[in-house]
Amino acid sequence: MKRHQVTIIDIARELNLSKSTVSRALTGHPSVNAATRQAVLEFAEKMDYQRNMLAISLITKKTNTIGIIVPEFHSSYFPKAIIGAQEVASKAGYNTVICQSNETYETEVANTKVMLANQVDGILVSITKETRNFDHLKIFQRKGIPIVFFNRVCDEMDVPKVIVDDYDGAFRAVNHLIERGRKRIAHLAGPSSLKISEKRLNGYTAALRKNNIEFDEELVIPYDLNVDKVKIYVNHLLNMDNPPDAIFAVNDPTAIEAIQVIKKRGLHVPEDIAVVGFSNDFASGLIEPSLTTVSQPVKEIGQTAAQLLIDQINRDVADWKTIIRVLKTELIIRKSS
Amino acid sequence: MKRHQVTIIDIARELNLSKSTVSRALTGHPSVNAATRQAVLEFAEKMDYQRNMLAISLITKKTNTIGIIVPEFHSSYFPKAIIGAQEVASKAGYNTVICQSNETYETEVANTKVMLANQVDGILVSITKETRNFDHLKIFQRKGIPIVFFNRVCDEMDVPKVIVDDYDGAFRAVNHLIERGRKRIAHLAGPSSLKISEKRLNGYTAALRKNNIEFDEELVIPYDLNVDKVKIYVNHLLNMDNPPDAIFAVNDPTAIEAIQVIKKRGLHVPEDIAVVGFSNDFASGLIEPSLTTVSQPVKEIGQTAAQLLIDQINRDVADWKTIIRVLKTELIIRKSS
DNA sequence: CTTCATCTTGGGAACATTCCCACAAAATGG
DNA sequence: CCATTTTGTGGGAATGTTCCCAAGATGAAG
Repeated sequence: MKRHQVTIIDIARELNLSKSTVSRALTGHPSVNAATRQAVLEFAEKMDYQRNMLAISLITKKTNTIGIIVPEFHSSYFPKAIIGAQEVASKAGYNTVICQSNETYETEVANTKVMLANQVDGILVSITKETRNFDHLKIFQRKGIPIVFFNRVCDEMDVPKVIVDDYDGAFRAVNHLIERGRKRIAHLAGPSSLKISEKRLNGYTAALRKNNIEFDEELVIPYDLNVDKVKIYVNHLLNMDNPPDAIFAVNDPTAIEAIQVIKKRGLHVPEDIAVVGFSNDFASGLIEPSLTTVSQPVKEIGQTAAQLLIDQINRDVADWKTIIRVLKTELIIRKSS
Repeated sequence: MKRHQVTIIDIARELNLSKSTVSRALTGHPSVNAATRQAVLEFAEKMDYQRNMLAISLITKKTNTIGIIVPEFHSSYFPKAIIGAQEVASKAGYNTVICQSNETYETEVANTKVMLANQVDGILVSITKETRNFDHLKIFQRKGIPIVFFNRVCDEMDVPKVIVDDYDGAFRAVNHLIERGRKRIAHLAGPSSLKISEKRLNGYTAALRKNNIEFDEELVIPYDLNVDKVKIYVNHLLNMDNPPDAIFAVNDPTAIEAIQVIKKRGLHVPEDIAVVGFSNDFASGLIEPSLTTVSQPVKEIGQTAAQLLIDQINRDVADWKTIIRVLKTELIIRKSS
């Protein structure tokens, strides 16, 4: 186990060249003799030479690395988005460093410090449900490091954002329930700190209004997205004097958990109570009854965000401050409604 | 948007100190005056100073980064394992760089080059189903960079490995089917290149042997884990003159797909044909009928692997060459059998 | 034969930091 | 009050690479 790593200086010494020439040969600079280049490349290959990106990045002030900060890894949403982002990034020659904030503000702040210390060229962020102060992200702006938000965005910062039309998706989902004859539709909503919760809630109320159904505050339960609590809320709804005949859940894990609870109580979905989710997670097609949900182009969201970030890094976009990409959702009607 | 990043030299100039002193203050070296340290820390904070890990790593020859190479991100297995690994790594002060090999040998090789160029302190690897040559991984050994394999391991390399007892898990799964009265048990197996496929197959045959059931080659179908093909295989099995009364699938996605195909043909699980999977993916508890499967402690696998790697980096373990951690599986009996 | 352009190579600064060595001032001890 | 230790600080090499400037060699043009 020898520790010393092969450097261009080793190669230079061995081949009686200067490190400059070796460097040029390795990077494909035109002004180096063909024979010399050949010799260098062969010798480098033979010695398992690997360029030291640390030194290169230190000089060029470019790491060819983008950071991705997401709140969690448990639902299929973020892994899928990351797949899309990585696809675009690696095609453009960028590596990715991924951090989970575990839905806590403090970890998110720590994550940003890591990104800064590692000199990433840009970051993709989806904030936690706790994040209300954005100073840790504004540092990037001040330092001129591009940011792109996706999914969970920050309105007070002028940077590109990639989202789906949550309002429209929710509206169509609730409208669909009403068309199916439902009159008392409950909404298991997300935390009010998140823009997406707010927009889905707005879509919900708008659909009610359009159909002249009175809004009942009691039927809306915002919660912190910790699925363990869904059981309590669903039971609470079912125990009401005038229980709902449908539930619109803020996301699929919530909807799936709700169905489980309803089934456990011996009630039937959708006969007794219909359920609609949001996101079209993998499991929603498998559960019995299969879940009606609003699908979003998750991978495409990741791809779009990464592309926007890379364009910004390469200064290929002019008015990036105002860019907001809103992708379309699609209502997928299955058996739960 | 100012480009110049704040360095210790800037701080030194401003405070009339040398960069050495500033460096010491920032790193918490004891031999620096309390007042001086205070001044430096305050000024650094005020200026959004962030230490440049590139420069530090270049000098210390330590990046505090570990690389993780996994074949895919689609099943819940690898994301879960990564969660475990990241948990341990970040607790030990390590960052993680994650690469997907997309199940192709070439991408895997490219991934290792990235890891080398970025000077990771160690790597966690689960190989692709294509990988038969291991030269790209042996480079790490030669350079003295620790490796730990998990899940999909390479037998010809003397490095720590973390696996589950696939043989035993498969044995118990098949034994369970036999106890339930099944006599013709098919096996949708994984590619023979993977050790885990082989071991699960061995467990399958051993269970048959123990119960004096004759092994029928026709009932074993090894395939490349591309779930789209499951439909063909299951239909093939069901169309046989003497069709099987049970299927043991090499993993859960395969089993779930098999159940869908069987249901689509109007047959019933488990009455007509029982199905057992392997891994206890999230979806296996939701599908109708719920899937009997062999659960593995996935997160723990990631944790164990990361811990082993970090111990190796810190030279805390002596005989690491021979370490093979075999974690236990558990048979989870549900409705599909 | 001189002049100038072209091709190829070498030398050295720069990047941000750590860490060893040196050294001055202050504190301690007899 | 002098010798010795402790405390705090500065200087500079080193890390591996790129990139600019200079310069020698070669060849072509006049």
